[in-house]
Amino acid sequence: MGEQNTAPACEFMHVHQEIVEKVNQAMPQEEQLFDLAELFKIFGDSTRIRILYLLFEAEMCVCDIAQLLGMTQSAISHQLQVLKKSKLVKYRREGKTVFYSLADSHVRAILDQGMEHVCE
Amino acid sequence: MGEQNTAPACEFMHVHQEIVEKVNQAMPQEEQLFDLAELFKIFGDSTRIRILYLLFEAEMCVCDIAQLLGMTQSAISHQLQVLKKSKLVKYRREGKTVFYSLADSHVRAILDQGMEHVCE
DNA sequence: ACTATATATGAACAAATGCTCATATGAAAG
DNA sequence: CTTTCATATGAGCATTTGTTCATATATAGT
Repeated sequence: MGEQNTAPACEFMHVHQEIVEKVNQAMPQEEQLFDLAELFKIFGDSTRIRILYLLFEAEMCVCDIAQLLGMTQSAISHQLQVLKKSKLVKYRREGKTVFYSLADSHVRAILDQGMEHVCE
Repeated sequence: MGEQNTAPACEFMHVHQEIVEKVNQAMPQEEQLFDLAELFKIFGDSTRIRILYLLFEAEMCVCDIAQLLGMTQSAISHQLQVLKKSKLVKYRREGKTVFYSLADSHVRAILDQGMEHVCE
């Protein structure tokens, strides 16, 4: 759509028109691509990944997570907000304590897929 | 191990010792967690994701990718180096042209898993 | 009301990131 | 050997990111 395409093309496209059409059909919507990148960005930090691995085992309060990971309460709380915003964790208040737990069944599957690549 | 754990712990751990042991057992090695985060960082950018979706359909040269995505040759080349370093794409030289293609069968599975979450 | 405890949050800052621009490299053709 | 075309790459820059520090909010106990 946009006319700001300033890509300095080579003489001719190497890919055939047929491929171009297949690509245009297979390429997801702009918004989906953006959301997908946002999702993977969340997983692209080892602190957040470690939090998720903790929550695989049990729901936990902010303080326990901080202690188990050897990080400050503030750092963990900030990251939990990030995870909350992206709907990967949910929370439950009990008095002064807030317990966090996994909100999405895909989390495990996504991390496992990534691990398969890392461990090969 | 490290003694720089300055986490201001709450009065007592809420999680039971049993859970702590399960966590210590289930938590992957430090290095694996780092590599996993590095991997997801790669997927955490919509330009790279779009490149990968293109390569699902066919191998392509840098210029074709730039043109199809409406971006500069330089930007695409930089991102291809990133993808190459993390072993997600491979390349094949043919004269002046360099054709890139997917190097890893997990790429599709990882993106599909993410899409499942995004599209729910 | 006052205090203590658990968590949340805003500002600040260093580090990482993605693009642009200019230029270098590599290969084919003249 | 010089030119041309496709690609690679380094420097620079604006933006984003993850943490720290200080402080605010929320809840329970006295």
